[in-house]
Amino acid sequence: MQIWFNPAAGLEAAIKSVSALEEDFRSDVRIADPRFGDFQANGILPYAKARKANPRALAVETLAKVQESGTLGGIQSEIAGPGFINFTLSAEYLFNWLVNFDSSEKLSAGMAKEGAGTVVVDFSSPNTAKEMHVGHIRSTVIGEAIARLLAQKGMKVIRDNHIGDWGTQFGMLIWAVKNEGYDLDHPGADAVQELQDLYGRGYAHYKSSDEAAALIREELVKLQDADAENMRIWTRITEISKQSFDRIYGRLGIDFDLTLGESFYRDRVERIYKELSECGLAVESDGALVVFHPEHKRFATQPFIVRKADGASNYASTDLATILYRVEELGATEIIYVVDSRQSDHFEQLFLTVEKWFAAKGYALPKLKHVSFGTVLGENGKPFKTKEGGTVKLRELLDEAVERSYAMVSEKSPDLDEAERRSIAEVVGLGSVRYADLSQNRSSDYVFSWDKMLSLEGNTAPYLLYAVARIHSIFRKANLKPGQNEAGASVFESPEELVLARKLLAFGPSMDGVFSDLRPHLLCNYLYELSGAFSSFYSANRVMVDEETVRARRLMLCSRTLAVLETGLHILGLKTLSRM
RNA sequence: GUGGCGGUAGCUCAGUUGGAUAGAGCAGCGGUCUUCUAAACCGCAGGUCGAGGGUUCGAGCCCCUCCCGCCACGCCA
Repeated sequence: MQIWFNPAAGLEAAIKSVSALEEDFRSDVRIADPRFGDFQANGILPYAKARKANPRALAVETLAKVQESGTLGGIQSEIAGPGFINFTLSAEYLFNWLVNFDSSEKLSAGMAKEGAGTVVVDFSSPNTAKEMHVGHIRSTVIGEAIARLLAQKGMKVIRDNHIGDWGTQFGMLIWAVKNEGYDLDHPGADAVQELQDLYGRGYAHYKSSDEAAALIREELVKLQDADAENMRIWTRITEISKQSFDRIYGRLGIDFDLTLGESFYRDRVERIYKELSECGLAVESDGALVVFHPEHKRFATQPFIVRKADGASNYASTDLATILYRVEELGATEIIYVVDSRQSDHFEQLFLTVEKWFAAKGYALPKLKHVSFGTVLGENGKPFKTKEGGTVKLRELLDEAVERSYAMVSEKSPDLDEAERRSIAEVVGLGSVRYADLSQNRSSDYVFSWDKMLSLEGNTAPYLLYAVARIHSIFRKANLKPGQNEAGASVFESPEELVLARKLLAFGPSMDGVFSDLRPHLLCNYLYELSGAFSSFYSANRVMVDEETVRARRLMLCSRTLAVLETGLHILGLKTLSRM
């Protein structure tokens, strides 16, 4: 009996290798409706259609060859309907799969792809001198999950936080710091808020008169000319901001390999202007240097401005310089931008420009991908704000999630001591915020709801974490470690055992979709279904029964469910609990 | 105006390159704790998949037309 980690992929390969069909034939094996079996191959139908052949006959012929090849040990197969091939795994097959894949390491090995190369994941990207707010949550959470996914896939991953640490706002900020004699070496407890307020007053002054505006522009010019005092102020502002970011990243368990902000590229944009002009891509237009794409419906006339009319760079120029740096210095073969969908025009123009520019120069073109996502909305369907209409700070949002979780833990498990309830609340609260974001298709806007994300019902972090905690609890009560006392296990019998085992085997096929489109919500869907299968099993089948063979097989199911749930949740960036 | 994303149960959303009788959760109704965590489980009910055409053995998914919502479109990022 051949046991495939991913039975869908295994069956597909098995069919392909024996069929005498043309090269373009794909058997298209996927998870089937349980009514028909575990997996179904649908590929015969479109193949036969294209050739006006009889699909049913072709299916019969193909299946006969697969059966003869002897790879279907433990797998029952049959033709159904117009030419579907259905496969049903025997309980023995399911059992052997669980025996084989008995640890997170083996699951990871099973998932590993041929994924080679170096990928830079560009995510989070807050601005200095500003609080991180709810608008950063999606990029941060989705970006980290994608970074983990790619690492799982076997790629070298570089997490790069491209912070907004350069630009016109520093003129106002520096002016305000000087004007108020603000002591950057001894900032208050809420330093970033103070910087944000200073910026506000600088901005007000900038708007107040032409003389004021001129004065502020002068501070900016001095900064750009590396004036010592202004550089010192700017450097301190950056340090203070980074400390504040790091508190949040630390809490979320996110560790950037690089934090190279826009300022890092300020001396690297000249080369961009030069090369883009040389290869005829960039042209002067209304005093600015811009790139048009004549073959494109809109970008033929909608310019990509790489240098402003006043000679200053902008995010197009720094983004171009950043790509060059990542390719030349970091060896990136792929760059992924986890940025909200409102910037999709920018990235489309950026990528088009890079393709032409790199082709002209003979540079190695990396794969460029914009992983976009929608806006976080409040329950009124408008962008998420505080009751007063202000921006929701990320720090406060995380605090509230943890507080709410603490209240729930205290209500549900009052017997646990306070320290443990606090640490449980941290995991549940942060996990809930992350999971709520990840479990939704990233391309659409998402409605932020405290009640929904912290609910124990439905597709939520607490529901999944609860399943994990219950499994841990079984082992704790039995004084066993996961994986122990499985010897002599008998083959699965009860409907709940079989449903759970089948769901465990669906891990590999589910992950394929997650990898191919970088869509974490598919992993969430899978983990939710797995938790549901476990909860049903748990309710209907007592694990610690007297009969040893039954107990052993149920312990095995618990251990494997735990391994898959924890592996999956960790890929998503969630921590798990042994008690809650 | 051009383009992007969306419109699926009362609400929030899934629906894997066209597959078999469109699925969850919440809300509603009804059951289940002397037994490993009831933060759970089981059941019932709920649909002209925005509208209309088309393609074919088969369409929520592909093509065309139209309606509605959000977003982006020259010097912010």
